[in-house]
Amino acid sequence: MPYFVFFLPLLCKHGYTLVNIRLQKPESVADAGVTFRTEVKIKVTTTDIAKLAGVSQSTVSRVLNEAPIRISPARKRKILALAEKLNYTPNRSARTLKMGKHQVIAVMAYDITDAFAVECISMMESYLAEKQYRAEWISCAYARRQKVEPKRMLAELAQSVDGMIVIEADRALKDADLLKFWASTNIPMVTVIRRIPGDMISSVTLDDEAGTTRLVEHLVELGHKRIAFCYHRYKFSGDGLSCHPTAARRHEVFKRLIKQHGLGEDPDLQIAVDDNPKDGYEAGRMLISGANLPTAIIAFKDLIAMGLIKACYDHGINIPGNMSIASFDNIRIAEITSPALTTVAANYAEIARLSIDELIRQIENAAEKPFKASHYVSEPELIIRESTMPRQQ
Amino acid sequence: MPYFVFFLPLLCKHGYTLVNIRLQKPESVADAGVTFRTEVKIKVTTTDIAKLAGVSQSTVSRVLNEAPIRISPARKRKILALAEKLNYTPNRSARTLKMGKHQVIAVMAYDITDAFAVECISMMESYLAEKQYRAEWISCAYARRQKVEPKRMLAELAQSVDGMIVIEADRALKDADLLKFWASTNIPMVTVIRRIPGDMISSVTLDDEAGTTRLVEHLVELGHKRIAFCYHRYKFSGDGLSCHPTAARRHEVFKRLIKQHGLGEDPDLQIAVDDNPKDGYEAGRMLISGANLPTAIIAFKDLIAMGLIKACYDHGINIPGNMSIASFDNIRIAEITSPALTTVAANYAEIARLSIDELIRQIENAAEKPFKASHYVSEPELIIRESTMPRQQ
DNA sequence: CAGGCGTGAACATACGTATGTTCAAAAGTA
DNA sequence: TACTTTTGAACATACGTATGTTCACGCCTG
Repeated sequence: MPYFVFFLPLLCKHGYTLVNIRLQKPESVADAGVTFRTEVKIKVTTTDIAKLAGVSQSTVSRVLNEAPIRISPARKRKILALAEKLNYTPNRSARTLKMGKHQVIAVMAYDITDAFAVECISMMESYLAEKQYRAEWISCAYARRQKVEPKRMLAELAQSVDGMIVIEADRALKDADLLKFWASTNIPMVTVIRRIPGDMISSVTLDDEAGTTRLVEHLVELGHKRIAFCYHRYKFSGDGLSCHPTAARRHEVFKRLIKQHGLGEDPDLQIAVDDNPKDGYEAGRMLISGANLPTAIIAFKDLIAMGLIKACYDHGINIPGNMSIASFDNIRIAEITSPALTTVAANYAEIARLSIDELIRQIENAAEKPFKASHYVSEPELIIRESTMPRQQ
Repeated sequence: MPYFVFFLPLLCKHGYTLVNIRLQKPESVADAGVTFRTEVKIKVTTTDIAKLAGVSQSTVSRVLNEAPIRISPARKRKILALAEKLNYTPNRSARTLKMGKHQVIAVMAYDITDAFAVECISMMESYLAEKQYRAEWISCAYARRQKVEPKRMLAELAQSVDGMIVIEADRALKDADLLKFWASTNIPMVTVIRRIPGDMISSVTLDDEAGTTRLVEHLVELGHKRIAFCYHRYKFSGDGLSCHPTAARRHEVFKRLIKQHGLGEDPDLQIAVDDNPKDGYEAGRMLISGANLPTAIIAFKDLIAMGLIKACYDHGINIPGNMSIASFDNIRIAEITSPALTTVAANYAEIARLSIDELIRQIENAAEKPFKASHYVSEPELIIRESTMPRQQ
């Protein structure tokens, strides 16, 4: 049970002294109040192992890395047993310094606690572990709030990761030119959701055209004629309003389809909202109190749809009876809202797989020239749940 | 605009050659298809700066670290200007290796994409940035799935972070003894939500006694007599079922209070559920279809409450008219469910502040002996929204 | 038995940084 | 002028790892 006894010979040999250690007799072990924090340091190095095994540090390193050099089996066994017993783990900094490779990637998002980002992160995390990489999750919003210059932030990142995945790139950094600059320094990079103009940066995007089309056609097939659209805007302090590019794209497709289907385009049914939980609710209230009540609403994201549902609920409008609501994303709670959301599901697993595979390809073929960006498009899937139904007469 | 020209003199001097660079005349810059990824490496070192400035590396290092050694103002200016121009950033690995300090902490949770963990992370992220630390967010669930031994995982962590915060510690690692062992190696550590028996590890916990009491008393004051309780269980493969300790604690308090208030304890109204979105829904269906319909339900966490709401919604039970529902956590969507949730809010900002302050204290007073664990308790706040109301006759 | 060869392991070095030590030149003092 | 003190900066080293180079030893072969 007290594993640390394994370390004692080594540590004493290195001049450590033990202070403040109390042991108890077996019968009183159950006493929960016992304190036995020691002053032991447990960072075992290859040099430690070498000394204990009576060999040189390089031999230990070669054994542990299975270098293609013959080592006598006896020593090999001895060294491996020692490493196992001492619970040796290589010092990451030293290895990184020597190898010039971190085995870490940065995943940058505007806010890593945003529901969409969380779904991406959830999938990326497990896939990265499979690929023997670790991740550093970074919110740009906080960096900005801390007054860290994006350029400086990227420079620091370049020193501590092998590459980066940028979710909602432009929103994250505001300045696409900055990303281009960094791409030109050959730091492996993949943008997710957004594709930077030009062909310098690989991307994984959603097929917004297809997703929006499926959603609109679903509602049209259900007989809806007055369909509202809640999209997303965001602003940077002092920079005025900018439209969220993904929202803008979906909005464009929406307007085109509405026209194609011969449904009159009504500007009152198209509302831009900010990005906090309450905003969908406000938008819902505006739509409900308007002169021209829609029979269906498409929200740019599930969280906004939740706000819309709440607004309808509060005003006694039954969903889906009197109002159909649908949205994009399929975050994990979309199936337990009341009613469950009809939504265009992003394929998070695919997004994670594509972006990480592409990034690792760039990292491992760093010598490849000229660089060739790859662009992947993930097909969304319309998941019909309970929040949409045929228009009631 | 092409910032990288700044690097050219340095890089050429170091033997880099430029390949594959195309420049265009100003009038055609708008052409989006231009590729100009270069083969330039931008990792500027103190040695690079030293060579350019014609001084030694140590001088550069001293200037940049404002070492208490006099350097002639002219050189100082020159070096600082150069560092600024080349966008110098220290190599983290080298610095870490030399200093033995990472300026990074690990935040470990069972699943970092769980809503509760996300709220903690959200607050911790900004607070850590303020304190000049970076974070490594780690899900144990994935590590376990990857068949990484917890002991090994902790050993690796010890090599790459200065300390760790463990959210829902026991669930995260299954083995509290392991945490004790690591504490005995003097790796700074703070557990959040759960306190490990004994006095070896500092903790930040919620006052479950107070939170549960406020919730039950709120419902009792509203006239409810049949109050159900949905708590949480979890299992590890092969290890059988273990009750979630926080859930167990709240459950105990609940049972005691029910008795104190003279309400008969009905085992049918106490249901253990698993931890996925659908489980609250199933629990709700069971309660509704039972012989003894409750008039109020307390859920162990908001996500389960959402499932309960959905079950009621599907069965035509009006909330809060015919059924009051309340829970714990106050995750960010609790205010936009329909109806908005009455919930015992954890003070995430306080949890983040307390745990990080304590951890940094440990890190920076590493020499302090004997070690003294500190325990903080954060007071939850009952937030009354729309999901609870007086019992209807 | 001498020379060559294969084997196993030590020795040496580099990565980029921070910092203790040394040292030369300038400035001050007797 | 000869000595000491101050100043400014170079020199040297260490952190832990990975890996190229050297080297000693034992074995085989002619």
